Amino acid sequence: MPIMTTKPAKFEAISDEALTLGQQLCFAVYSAGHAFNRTYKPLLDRFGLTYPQYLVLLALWQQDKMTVKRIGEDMGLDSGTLSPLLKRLEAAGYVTRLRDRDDERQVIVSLTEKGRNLKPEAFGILADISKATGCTLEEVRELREALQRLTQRMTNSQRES
Amino acid sequence: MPIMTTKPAKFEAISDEALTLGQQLCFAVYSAGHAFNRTYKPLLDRFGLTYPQYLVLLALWQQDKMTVKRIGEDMGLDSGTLSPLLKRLEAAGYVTRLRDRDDERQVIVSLTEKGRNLKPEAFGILADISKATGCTLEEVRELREALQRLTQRMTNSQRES
DNA sequence: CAACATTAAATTGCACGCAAATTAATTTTG
DNA sequence: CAAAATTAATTTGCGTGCAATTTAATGTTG
Repeated sequence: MPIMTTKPAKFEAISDEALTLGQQLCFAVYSAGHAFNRTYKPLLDRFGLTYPQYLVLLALWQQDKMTVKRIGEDMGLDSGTLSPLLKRLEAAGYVTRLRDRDDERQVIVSLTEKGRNLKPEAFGILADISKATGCTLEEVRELREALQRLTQRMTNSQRES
Repeated sequence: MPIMTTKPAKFEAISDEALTLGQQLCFAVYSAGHAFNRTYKPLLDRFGLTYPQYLVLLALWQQDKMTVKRIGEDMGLDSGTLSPLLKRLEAAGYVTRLRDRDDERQVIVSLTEKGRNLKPEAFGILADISKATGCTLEEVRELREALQRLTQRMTNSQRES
């Protein structure tokens, strides 16, 4: 008879418990991400924007005229994701994409008048989201910082291997 | 001259600050989700599994022989996402999909021997992920519960509107 | 019991997200 | 300075995720 079958039942139970969806931090993050997406969708639909497109605009409102690479660094996305997304943002009239005259490899993404004019609306969206999350400013800050630390540690351990 | 231009500069600054990517809880969740995906990928590649496929297996290890609808409720996904994903899990030999004899509308998803045999490996994956997150069990519990509350509140406010 | 409504999956169309390959421009270096 | 290496962006292919439609089976109701 194998030794493993003699281990206490409690150990079995704890191990199994650790493998449930409800116990997984990754699944909690996964679900919260979908919940944000679903909450943003109706708020962004009237602007013809998707949630990731809105995040790109947030980045551009903070710092206009960035290269695709720089936006990718800020958002943790590669050009394979950003190139088509930015084309759609351009087609929708929110940004322009122009090759850098000094380095034709780079594309400079700039807000249009329409893109800049959207920024004031974003405060209203932010208010709606805040209401939906039901978090205090302090709760938001703590949770956000904990997630940023988590992301940082995972990204670091990724780079190490 | 419009009244708005007379508001103190500090108010401008605070408002603008609130709209940066780094201040957004939604972006912290978005980034953490991507970080988890990137951390899981190399661990799951050798099993030919994607991260969402692995989450479905987690659900099935917890409760075998579920309908597509039930899996969707557990994971917050609809059949449009699950149907093709489950077909790929079946093609990979981890699950079977069989129509319920008592209600032919339903499809019962069951683990195969191969699917069940993968469960012990999952403890190793879990250990690798835990190491990458660098969180104590207590930190994981707190962060997970905070995210679950957040998701619950957003889902509720979604249903209300 | 037959028309109607409801339900469960599957399908279709579109937008990410990422890996890998490609293209074009710039930099390095022999 | 010309060949090689590097870099930035695009493109391609695949797997989600979701809305909307379709199909088939079950329930409901007049």
